[in-house]
Amino acid sequence: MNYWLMKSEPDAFSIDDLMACPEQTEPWDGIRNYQARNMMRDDMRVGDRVFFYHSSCPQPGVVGIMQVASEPYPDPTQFDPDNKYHDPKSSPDNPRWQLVDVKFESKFDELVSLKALKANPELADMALLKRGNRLSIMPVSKAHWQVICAMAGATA
DNA sequence: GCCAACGTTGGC
DNA sequence: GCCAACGTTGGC
Repeated sequence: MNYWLMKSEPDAFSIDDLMACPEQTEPWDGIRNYQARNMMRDDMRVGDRVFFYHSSCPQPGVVGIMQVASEPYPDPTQFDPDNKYHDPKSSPDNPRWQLVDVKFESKFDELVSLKALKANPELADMALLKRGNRLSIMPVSKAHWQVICAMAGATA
């Protein structure tokens, strides 16, 4: 089992939106970065656990936990000309972008803020905190996973 | 709104 | 294959 972190701007899609979804499951669409795609396509397994991270907002940080809920499959938004994630260079015969579904697991009582993450020496080498990191999906080590769960007062 | 960092594009 | 220009991300 692997651990991950996935970012979303809460204005677009927040953990509360995920909780409100039917079955609390949602396709994680709109990823248009090859590294992030490759991780969803090649490395994620159903049941993997994922930190939900709110980015580009007043309080960036980890807000809860979800799980990978499907095998990878083509992101349908890439084929829809009216969708903001439409990719004219992709086609159903040769899809460029893949996604997985995610499923809500838990929401932290209080978010673990980016500031708190940066202040914890045990997380110093975490990819999320590396200078200039812009990846929206990244792996999390088991050790870091447990540290962050402890910071949230949640069971790892 | 600013700016640093970084990915992508496209001409050559 | 190089590299300048451009667009996007994301914290502040």
